[in-house]
Amino acid sequence: MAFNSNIPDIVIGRLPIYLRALNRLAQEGHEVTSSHELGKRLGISSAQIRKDLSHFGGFGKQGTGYQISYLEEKLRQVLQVNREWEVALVGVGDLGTAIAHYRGFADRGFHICCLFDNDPQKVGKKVGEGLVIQSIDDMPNVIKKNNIQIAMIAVNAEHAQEVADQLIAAGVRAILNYAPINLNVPEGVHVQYIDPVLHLQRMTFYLK
Amino acid sequence: MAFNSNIPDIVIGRLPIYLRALNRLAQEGHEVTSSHELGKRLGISSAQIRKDLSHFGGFGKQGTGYQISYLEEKLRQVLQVNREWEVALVGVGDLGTAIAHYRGFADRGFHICCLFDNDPQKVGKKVGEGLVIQSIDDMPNVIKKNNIQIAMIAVNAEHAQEVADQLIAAGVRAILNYAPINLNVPEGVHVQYIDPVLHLQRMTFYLK
DNA sequence: TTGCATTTGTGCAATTCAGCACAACACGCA
DNA sequence: TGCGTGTTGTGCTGAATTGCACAAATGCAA
Repeated sequence: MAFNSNIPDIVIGRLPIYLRALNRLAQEGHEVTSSHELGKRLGISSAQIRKDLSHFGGFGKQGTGYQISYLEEKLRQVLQVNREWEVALVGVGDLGTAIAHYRGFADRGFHICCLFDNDPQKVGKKVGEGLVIQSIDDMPNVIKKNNIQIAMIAVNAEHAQEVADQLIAAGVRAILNYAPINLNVPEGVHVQYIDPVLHLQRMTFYLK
Repeated sequence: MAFNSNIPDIVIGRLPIYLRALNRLAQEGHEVTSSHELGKRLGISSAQIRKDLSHFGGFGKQGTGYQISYLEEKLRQVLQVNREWEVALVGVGDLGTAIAHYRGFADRGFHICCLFDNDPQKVGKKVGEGLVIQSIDDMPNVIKKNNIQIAMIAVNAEHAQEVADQLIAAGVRAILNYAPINLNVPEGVHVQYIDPVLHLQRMTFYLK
Protein backbone atom coordinates (compact mmCIF):
# COMPACT_ATOMS: atom_id res chain seq x y z
CA MET A 1 0.00 0.00 0.00
CA ALA A 2 2.41 2.66 -1.19
CA PHE A 3 0.56 5.82 -2.12
CA ASN A 4 2.90 8.65 -2.80
CA SER A 5 2.15 12.11 -1.65
CA ASN A 6 1.11 13.05 -5.15
CA ILE A 7 -2.45 12.60 -4.02
CA PRO A 8 -3.88 16.01 -3.12
CA ASP A 9 -4.60 16.65 0.54
CA ILE A 10 -8.05 17.79 -0.38
CA VAL A 11 -8.83 14.35 -1.73
CA ILE A 12 -7.60 12.66 1.45
CA GLY A 13 -9.79 15.03 3.39
CA ARG A 14 -12.89 13.81 1.62
CA LEU A 15 -12.24 10.10 2.14
CA PRO A 16 -13.34 10.09 5.79
CA ILE A 17 -16.55 11.79 4.73
CA TYR A 18 -17.18 9.07 2.19
CA LEU A 19 -16.39 6.45 4.78
CA ARG A 20 -18.84 7.97 7.23
CA ALA A 21 -21.58 8.02 4.60
CA LEU A 22 -20.87 4.42 3.67
CA ASN A 23 -21.18 3.41 7.32
CA ARG A 24 -24.54 5.06 7.41
CA LEU A 25 -25.71 3.41 4.21
CA ALA A 26 -24.67 0.03 5.54
CA GLN A 27 -26.55 0.65 8.77
CA GLU A 28 -29.62 1.45 6.74
CA GLY A 29 -29.37 -1.92 5.10
CA HIS A 30 -27.92 -0.99 1.72
CA GLU A 31 -25.40 -3.36 0.21
CA VAL A 32 -24.58 -1.47 -2.95
CA THR A 33 -24.40 2.20 -3.80
CA SER A 34 -23.36 4.46 -6.63
CA SER A 35 -21.34 7.61 -6.96
CA HIS A 36 -24.57 9.37 -7.79
CA GLU A 37 -26.33 8.26 -4.61
CA LEU A 38 -23.34 9.09 -2.46
CA GLY A 39 -22.97 12.46 -4.09
CA LYS A 40 -26.58 13.32 -3.56
CA ARG A 41 -26.29 12.58 0.13
CA LEU A 42 -23.11 14.55 0.55
CA GLY A 43 -23.76 17.44 -1.78
CA ILE A 44 -20.77 16.47 -3.89
CA SER A 45 -20.76 15.79 -7.62
CA SER A 46 -20.70 12.16 -8.63
CA ALA A 47 -17.76 12.77 -10.95
CA GLN A 48 -15.69 14.06 -8.08
CA ILE A 49 -16.40 11.01 -5.98
CA ARG A 50 -15.46 8.69 -8.81
CA LYS A 51 -12.29 10.62 -9.50
CA ASP A 52 -11.30 10.70 -5.84
CA LEU A 53 -11.75 6.97 -5.50
CA SER A 54 -9.97 6.24 -8.74
CA HIS A 55 -6.75 7.58 -7.22
CA PHE A 56 -6.52 4.37 -5.26
CA GLY A 57 -7.80 1.84 -7.73
CA GLY A 58 -11.02 0.76 -9.35
CA PHE A 59 -13.30 -0.13 -6.50
CA GLY A 60 -16.55 -0.08 -8.45
CA LYS A 61 -18.19 -2.09 -11.13
CA GLN A 62 -19.57 -0.47 -14.25
CA GLY A 63 -23.30 -0.70 -14.53
CA THR A 64 -23.63 -1.72 -10.89
CA GLY A 65 -21.81 0.73 -8.66
CA TYR A 66 -19.87 0.06 -5.47
CA GLN A 67 -20.31 -2.78 -3.04
CA ILE A 68 -20.47 -0.92 0.24
CA SER A 69 -18.66 -3.38 2.50
CA TYR A 70 -15.83 -3.74 0.01
CA LEU A 71 -15.44 -0.01 -0.52
CA GLU A 72 -15.50 0.60 3.23
CA GLU A 73 -12.74 -1.91 3.71
CA LYS A 74 -10.65 -0.40 0.95
CA LEU A 75 -11.06 3.13 2.28
CA ARG A 76 -10.11 1.95 5.76
CA GLN A 77 -6.98 0.44 4.31
CA VAL A 78 -6.10 3.62 2.45
CA LEU A 79 -6.68 5.80 5.50
CA GLN A 80 -5.01 3.26 7.76
CA VAL A 81 -7.98 3.18 10.07
CA ASN A 82 -8.35 -0.58 9.79
CA ARG A 83 -6.48 -0.83 13.06
CA GLU A 84 -6.55 0.66 16.56
CA TRP A 85 -4.65 3.87 17.27
CA GLU A 86 -3.43 4.92 20.69
CA VAL A 87 -4.01 8.58 21.44
CA ALA A 88 -2.66 10.80 24.20
CA LEU A 89 -4.76 13.61 25.63
CA VAL A 90 -3.06 16.62 27.18
CA GLY A 91 -5.08 18.94 29.41
CA VAL A 92 -7.82 17.55 31.62
CA GLY A 93 -9.90 20.61 32.36
CA ASP A 94 -13.58 20.83 31.50
CA LEU A 95 -12.95 20.28 27.83
CA GLY A 96 -10.37 17.55 28.29
CA THR A 97 -12.65 15.72 30.69
CA ALA A 98 -15.50 15.83 28.21
CA ILE A 99 -13.21 14.48 25.51
CA ALA A 100 -11.99 11.70 27.79
CA HIS A 101 -15.57 10.65 28.43
CA TYR A 102 -16.66 10.80 24.81
CA ARG A 103 -17.18 7.29 23.57
CA GLY A 104 -17.10 8.19 19.90
CA PHE A 105 -13.32 7.92 19.73
CA ALA A 106 -12.95 4.36 20.92
CA ASP A 107 -15.97 3.32 18.88
CA ARG A 108 -14.14 4.31 15.74
CA GLY A 109 -10.71 3.01 16.52
CA PHE A 110 -9.04 5.81 18.45
CA HIS A 111 -8.25 4.66 21.95
CA ILE A 112 -7.37 7.37 24.43
CA CYS A 113 -4.64 5.63 26.34
CA CYS A 114 -3.22 8.31 28.60
CA LEU A 115 -4.05 11.68 30.11
CA PHE A 116 -1.67 14.42 31.14
CA ASP A 117 -2.12 17.59 33.16
CA ASN A 118 0.26 20.03 34.78
CA ASP A 119 -1.92 20.56 37.85
CA PRO A 120 -0.46 18.51 40.75
CA GLN A 121 -3.93 18.43 42.33
CA LYS A 122 -5.22 16.45 39.38
CA VAL A 123 -2.35 14.02 38.95
CA GLY A 124 -3.37 10.57 40.14
CA LYS A 125 -7.09 11.17 39.80
CA LYS A 126 -9.17 8.75 37.82
CA VAL A 127 -11.16 9.76 34.78
CA GLY A 128 -13.66 7.41 33.17
CA GLU A 129 -12.70 3.78 33.01
CA GLY A 130 -9.23 2.96 34.12
CA LEU A 131 -7.59 6.19 33.05
CA VAL A 132 -5.41 8.02 35.55
CA ILE A 133 -4.15 11.54 35.06
CA GLN A 134 -0.38 11.64 34.84
CA SER A 135 2.01 14.50 35.37
CA ILE A 136 2.98 16.39 32.27
CA ASP A 137 6.58 15.90 33.36
CA ASP A 138 6.24 12.21 32.60
CA MET A 139 4.71 12.85 29.19
CA PRO A 140 7.85 12.48 27.05
CA ASN A 141 8.77 9.16 28.58
CA VAL A 142 5.29 7.69 28.44
CA ILE A 143 4.85 8.74 24.82
CA LYS A 144 8.19 7.36 23.75
CA LYS A 145 7.74 4.14 25.67
CA ASN A 146 4.33 3.44 24.15
CA ASN A 147 5.32 4.77 20.75
CA ILE A 148 2.29 7.06 20.62
CA GLN A 149 1.96 8.95 17.36
CA ILE A 150 -1.30 10.85 17.87
CA ALA A 151 -2.18 13.41 20.53
CA MET A 152 -5.02 15.76 21.34
CA ILE A 153 -4.34 19.12 22.93
CA ALA A 154 -6.97 20.53 25.25
CA VAL A 155 -4.93 23.05 27.20
CA ASN A 156 -5.41 26.79 26.99
CA ALA A 157 -4.06 28.91 24.17
CA GLU A 158 -1.09 30.09 26.23
CA HIS A 159 0.33 26.61 26.74
CA ALA A 160 -0.68 24.92 23.50
CA GLN A 161 2.48 25.67 21.52
CA GLU A 162 4.73 24.58 24.35
CA VAL A 163 2.81 21.33 24.75
CA ALA A 164 2.91 20.73 21.01
CA ASP A 165 6.68 21.19 20.97
CA GLN A 166 7.10 18.64 23.74
CA LEU A 167 4.78 16.17 22.05
CA ILE A 168 6.61 16.44 18.78
CA ALA A 169 9.97 16.08 20.46
CA ALA A 170 8.69 12.86 22.02
CA GLY A 171 7.67 11.45 18.67
CA VAL A 172 4.06 12.55 18.09
CA ARG A 173 3.33 13.16 14.43
CA ALA A 174 -0.37 14.00 14.38
CA ILE A 175 -2.06 16.54 16.64
CA LEU A 176 -5.71 17.37 17.07
CA ASN A 177 -5.68 20.82 18.60
CA TYR A 178 -8.67 22.10 20.55
CA ALA A 179 -6.87 25.24 21.71
CA PRO A 180 -7.91 28.35 19.78
CA ILE A 181 -4.50 29.05 18.37
CA ASN A 182 -2.46 28.11 15.33
CA LEU A 183 0.46 25.83 15.99
CA ASN A 184 3.82 26.03 14.32
CA VAL A 185 5.09 22.55 13.64
CA PRO A 186 7.98 21.13 11.61
CA GLU A 187 7.51 19.42 8.29
CA GLY A 188 6.07 15.93 8.57
CA VAL A 189 3.91 16.72 11.58
CA HIS A 190 0.19 17.03 10.89
CA VAL A 191 -2.20 19.27 12.76
CA GLN A 192 -5.96 19.52 12.64
CA TYR A 193 -7.93 22.17 14.46
CA ILE A 194 -11.25 22.15 16.25
CA ASP A 195 -12.63 25.51 17.28
CA PRO A 196 -16.43 25.57 17.22
CA VAL A 197 -16.55 29.35 17.46
CA LEU A 198 -14.59 29.54 14.25
CA HIS A 199 -17.29 27.52 12.52
CA LEU A 200 -19.99 29.77 13.88
CA GLN A 201 -18.15 32.89 12.74
CA ARG A 202 -17.92 31.38 9.31
CA MET A 203 -21.69 31.26 9.07
CA THR A 204 -22.71 34.60 10.55
CA PHE A 205 -21.31 36.33 7.48
CA TYR A 206 -24.20 34.93 5.48
CA LEU A 207 -26.96 35.80 7.96
CA LYS A 208 -28.64 38.73 6.26
CA MET B 1 -22.00 46.89 4.35
CA ALA B 2 -23.35 45.15 1.27
CA PHE B 3 -20.96 42.43 0.17
CA ASN B 4 -22.38 40.38 -2.62
CA SER B 5 -21.96 36.66 -2.68
CA ASN B 6 -19.27 37.01 -5.32
CA ILE B 7 -16.76 36.63 -2.55
CA PRO B 8 -15.56 33.03 -2.46
CA ASP B 9 -16.61 30.91 0.52
CA ILE B 10 -13.03 29.89 0.96
CA VAL B 11 -12.08 33.50 1.62
CA ILE B 12 -14.85 33.92 4.19
CA GLY B 13 -13.60 30.77 5.83
CA ARG B 14 -10.18 32.27 6.39
CA LEU B 15 -11.38 35.50 7.95
CA PRO B 16 -12.18 33.96 11.35
CA ILE B 17 -8.68 32.51 11.36
CA TYR B 18 -7.21 35.93 10.73
CA LEU B 19 -9.42 37.38 13.42
CA ARG B 20 -8.26 34.79 15.93
CA ALA B 21 -4.62 35.48 15.13
CA LEU B 22 -5.19 39.23 15.48
CA ASN B 23 -6.76 38.68 18.89
CA ARG B 24 -3.70 36.80 19.92
CA LEU B 25 -1.31 39.42 18.59
CA ALA B 26 -3.23 42.11 20.46
CA GLN B 27 -3.04 40.07 23.66
CA GLU B 28 0.69 39.83 23.21
CA GLY B 29 0.91 43.61 23.14
CA HIS B 30 1.31 44.23 19.42
CA GLU B 31 -0.42 47.25 17.96
CA VAL B 32 0.56 46.86 14.35
CA THR B 33 1.20 43.85 12.16
CA SER B 34 1.87 43.00 8.53
CA SER B 35 0.60 40.45 6.08
CA HIS B 36 4.01 38.86 6.28
CA GLU B 37 3.93 38.45 10.06
CA LEU B 38 0.38 37.13 10.00
CA GLY B 39 1.19 34.74 7.21
CA LYS B 40 4.20 33.38 9.01
CA ARG B 41 2.10 32.62 12.07
CA LEU B 42 -0.65 30.98 10.10
CA GLY B 43 1.33 29.21 7.45
CA ILE B 44 -0.38 31.22 4.74
CA SER B 45 1.32 33.32 2.09
CA SER B 46 1.32 37.05 2.69
CA ALA B 47 -0.08 37.67 -0.77
CA GLN B 48 -3.10 35.58 -0.01
CA ILE B 49 -3.82 37.45 3.17
CA ARG B 50 -3.55 40.80 1.41
CA LYS B 51 -5.79 39.61 -1.40
CA ASP B 52 -8.37 38.20 0.98
CA LEU B 53 -8.55 41.43 2.94
CA SER B 54 -8.64 43.55 -0.19
CA HIS B 55 -12.02 42.05 -1.06
CA PHE B 56 -13.51 44.23 1.65
CA GLY B 57 -11.50 47.38 1.29
CA GLY B 58 -8.03 48.69 1.97
CA PHE B 59 -7.48 48.16 5.65
CA GLY B 60 -3.74 48.55 5.66
CA LYS B 61 -1.23 51.31 5.10
CA GLN B 62 1.61 50.92 2.67
CA GLY B 63 4.97 50.85 4.33
CA THR B 64 3.42 50.32 7.77
CA GLY B 65 1.07 47.37 7.69
CA TYR B 66 -2.22 46.92 9.51
CA GLN B 67 -3.29 48.52 12.75
CA ILE B 68 -4.50 45.51 14.68
CA SER B 69 -7.40 47.04 16.58
CA TYR B 70 -8.73 48.64 13.40
CA LEU B 71 -8.44 45.48 11.34
CA GLU B 72 -10.09 43.43 14.08
CA GLU B 73 -13.01 45.84 14.12
CA LYS B 74 -13.36 45.72 10.37
CA LEU B 75 -13.25 41.94 10.23
CA ARG B 76 -15.85 41.76 12.99
CA GLN B 77 -18.05 44.02 10.93
CA VAL B 78 -17.61 41.92 7.81
CA LEU B 79 -18.31 38.67 9.63
CA GLN B 80 -21.11 40.28 11.63
CA VAL B 81 -19.60 39.15 14.89
CA ASN B 82 -19.54 42.67 16.31
CA ARG B 83 -22.76 41.81 18.11
CA GLU B 84 -24.17 39.09 20.33
CA TRP B 85 -25.85 36.07 18.73
CA GLU B 86 -28.41 33.88 20.44
CA VAL B 87 -27.87 30.17 19.87
CA ALA B 88 -30.14 27.20 20.56
CA LEU B 89 -28.69 23.86 21.59
CA VAL B 90 -30.59 20.67 20.83
CA GLY B 91 -29.63 17.48 22.65
CA VAL B 92 -28.40 17.60 26.23
CA GLY B 93 -26.61 14.29 26.59
CA ASP B 94 -22.97 14.07 27.56
CA LEU B 95 -21.84 16.06 24.58
CA GLY B 96 -24.61 18.65 24.80
CA THR B 97 -23.94 19.15 28.49
CA ALA B 98 -20.26 19.73 27.83
CA ILE B 99 -21.13 22.25 25.14
CA ALA B 100 -23.56 24.02 27.44
CA HIS B 101 -20.85 24.37 30.06
CA TYR B 102 -18.17 25.52 27.65
CA ARG B 103 -17.49 29.19 28.30
CA GLY B 104 -15.73 29.82 25.01
CA PHE B 105 -18.98 30.50 23.17
CA ALA B 106 -20.26 33.32 25.35
CA ASP B 107 -16.76 34.78 25.57
CA ARG B 108 -16.76 35.27 21.84
CA GLY B 109 -20.28 36.52 21.32
CA PHE B 110 -22.35 33.37 20.99
CA HIS B 111 -24.83 33.13 23.81
CA ILE B 112 -26.48 29.78 24.30
CA CYS B 113 -29.97 30.90 25.20
CA CYS B 114 -31.99 27.69 25.28
CA LEU B 115 -31.61 23.94 25.55
CA PHE B 116 -33.91 21.29 24.17
CA ASP B 117 -34.13 17.56 24.71
CA ASN B 118 -36.72 14.93 23.93
CA ASP B 119 -36.21 13.02 27.19
CA PRO B 120 -39.08 13.91 29.60
CA GLN B 121 -36.79 13.01 32.50
CA LYS B 122 -34.47 15.84 31.56
CA VAL B 123 -37.05 18.52 30.82
CA GLY B 124 -37.09 21.10 33.59
CA LYS B 125 -33.60 20.32 34.83
CA LYS B 126 -31.09 23.10 35.21
CA VAL B 127 -27.80 23.15 33.35
CA GLY B 128 -25.12 25.64 34.20
CA GLU B 129 -26.23 29.16 35.02
CA GLY B 130 -29.90 29.82 34.58
CA LEU B 131 -30.47 27.44 31.69
CA VAL B 132 -33.37 25.03 31.93
CA ILE B 133 -33.88 22.13 29.55
CA GLN B 134 -37.06 22.52 27.57
CA SER B 135 -39.10 19.94 25.73
CA ILE B 136 -38.28 19.52 22.09
CA ASP B 137 -41.99 19.92 21.43
CA ASP B 138 -41.73 23.56 22.44
CA MET B 139 -38.72 24.14 20.22
CA PRO B 140 -40.49 25.63 17.19
CA ASN B 141 -42.37 28.17 19.26
CA VAL B 142 -39.41 29.21 21.36
CA ILE B 143 -37.21 29.63 18.31
CA LYS B 144 -39.77 31.64 16.42
CA LYS B 145 -40.62 33.80 19.42
CA ASN B 146 -36.98 34.67 20.09
CA ASN B 147 -36.10 34.87 16.43
CA ILE B 148 -33.16 32.53 16.85
CA GLN B 149 -31.13 32.04 13.69
CA ILE B 150 -28.32 29.77 14.90
CA ALA B 151 -28.56 26.30 16.41
CA MET B 152 -26.20 23.55 17.49
CA ILE B 153 -27.19 19.93 17.10
CA ALA B 154 -25.83 17.45 19.62
CA VAL B 155 -28.29 14.60 19.22
CA ASN B 156 -27.37 11.21 17.80
CA ALA B 157 -27.01 10.51 14.11
CA GLU B 158 -30.45 8.93 13.87
CA HIS B 159 -32.29 12.06 14.97
CA ALA B 160 -30.06 14.77 13.54
CA GLN B 161 -31.81 15.20 10.19
CA GLU B 162 -35.24 15.31 11.79
CA VAL B 163 -34.08 17.93 14.29
CA ALA B 164 -32.48 19.94 11.52
CA ASP B 165 -35.70 19.94 9.52
CA GLN B 166 -37.64 21.21 12.53
CA LEU B 167 -35.06 23.89 13.26
CA ILE B 168 -35.09 25.12 9.70
CA ALA B 169 -38.87 25.14 9.58
CA ALA B 170 -38.81 27.32 12.68
CA GLY B 171 -36.48 29.83 11.05
CA VAL B 172 -32.95 28.70 11.88
CA ARG B 173 -30.52 29.48 9.09
CA ALA B 174 -27.18 28.36 10.48
CA ILE B 175 -26.50 24.99 12.06
CA LEU B 176 -23.43 23.69 13.80
CA ASN B 177 -23.80 19.93 13.63
CA TYR B 178 -21.97 17.70 16.09
CA ALA B 179 -23.77 14.56 14.93
CA PRO B 180 -21.61 12.37 12.68
CA ILE B 181 -23.86 12.63 9.67
CA ASN B 182 -24.31 14.89 6.68
CA LEU B 183 -27.42 17.02 6.71
CA ASN B 184 -29.55 17.83 3.73
CA VAL B 185 -30.70 21.41 3.95
CA PRO B 186 -32.41 23.79 1.54
CA GLU B 187 -30.61 26.61 -0.19
CA GLY B 188 -29.86 29.52 2.06
CA VAL B 189 -29.30 27.42 5.16
CA HIS B 190 -25.70 27.01 6.26
CA VAL B 191 -24.25 23.99 8.00
CA GLN B 192 -20.89 23.42 9.58
CA TYR B 193 -19.73 20.09 10.91
CA ILE B 194 -17.68 19.08 13.90
CA ASP B 195 -16.60 15.46 14.03
CA PRO B 196 -13.24 15.02 15.75
CA VAL B 197 -12.86 11.46 14.50
CA LEU B 198 -13.03 12.75 10.97
CA HIS B 199 -10.06 14.99 11.67
CA LEU B 200 -8.12 12.11 13.13
CA GLN B 201 -8.87 9.91 10.13
CA ARG B 202 -7.60 12.67 7.93
CA MET B 203 -4.20 12.45 9.55
CA THR B 204 -3.66 8.71 9.89
CA PHE B 205 -3.26 8.49 6.13
CA TYR B 206 0.06 10.24 6.48
CA LEU B 207 1.40 8.18 9.40
CA LYS B 208 3.97 5.97 7.72
C1' DT C 1 -28.89 -13.05 -28.68
C1' DT C 2 -30.01 -8.28 -28.98
C1' DG C 3 -31.15 -3.97 -27.16
C1' DC C 4 -31.68 -0.87 -23.39
C1' DA C 5 -30.70 1.29 -19.07
C1' DT C 6 -26.96 1.99 -15.75
C1' DT C 7 -22.69 3.19 -13.99
C1' DT C 8 -17.68 3.42 -13.78
C1' DG C 9 -13.19 5.45 -14.91
C1' DT C 10 -10.95 9.09 -17.41
C1' DG C 11 -9.29 12.56 -21.05
C1' DC C 12 -10.16 17.19 -21.66
C1' DA C 13 -12.03 21.77 -20.86
C1' DA C 14 -13.40 25.24 -17.69
C1' DT C 15 -13.25 27.31 -13.59
C1' DT C 16 -11.38 28.49 -9.30
C1' DC C 17 -7.56 29.48 -6.44
C1' DA C 18 -2.83 30.81 -5.13
C1' DG C 19 1.43 33.19 -5.83
C1' DC C 20 4.65 36.28 -8.17
C1' DA C 21 6.14 40.69 -9.01
C1' DC C 22 5.81 45.46 -9.13
C1' DA C 23 3.96 50.27 -8.95
C1' DA C 24 2.45 53.26 -5.47
C1' DC C 25 2.89 54.82 -1.11
C1' DA C 26 4.79 55.56 3.86
C1' DC C 27 8.19 56.40 7.13
C1' DG C 28 12.64 57.42 9.10
C1' DC C 29 16.96 59.40 8.79
C1' DA C 30 20.74 62.00 7.11
C1' DT D 1 14.88 67.42 0.66
C1' DG D 2 16.35 62.95 -1.04
C1' DC D 3 17.27 58.24 -0.38
C1' DG D 4 16.66 53.56 1.43
C1' DT D 5 13.74 50.24 3.52
C1' DG D 6 9.37 48.27 4.14
C1' DT D 7 4.56 47.23 2.98
C1' DT D 8 0.13 47.34 0.64
C1' DG D 9 -3.03 46.38 -3.18
C1' DT D 10 -3.40 44.24 -7.66
C1' DG D 11 -2.73 42.66 -12.61
C1' DC D 12 -1.14 38.69 -14.49
C1' DT D 13 0.47 33.94 -14.72
C1' DG D 14 0.54 29.38 -13.38
C1' DA D 15 -1.31 25.64 -10.67
C1' DA D 16 -4.90 23.13 -8.64
C1' DT D 17 -9.44 21.69 -8.63
C1' DT D 18 -13.80 20.69 -10.50
C1' DG D 19 -17.10 19.27 -13.94
C1' DC D 20 -18.37 17.53 -18.59
C1' DA D 21 -18.90 13.95 -21.63
C1' DC D 22 -18.15 9.57 -23.40
C1' DA D 23 -16.20 4.84 -24.27
C1' DA D 24 -16.27 0.58 -22.01
C1' DA D 25 -18.46 -2.57 -19.18
C1' DT D 26 -22.46 -4.73 -16.69
C1' DG D 27 -26.93 -6.71 -16.02
C1' DC D 28 -31.54 -7.45 -17.23
C1' DA D 29 -35.43 -8.31 -20.06
C1' DA D 30 -37.49 -9.63 -24.20
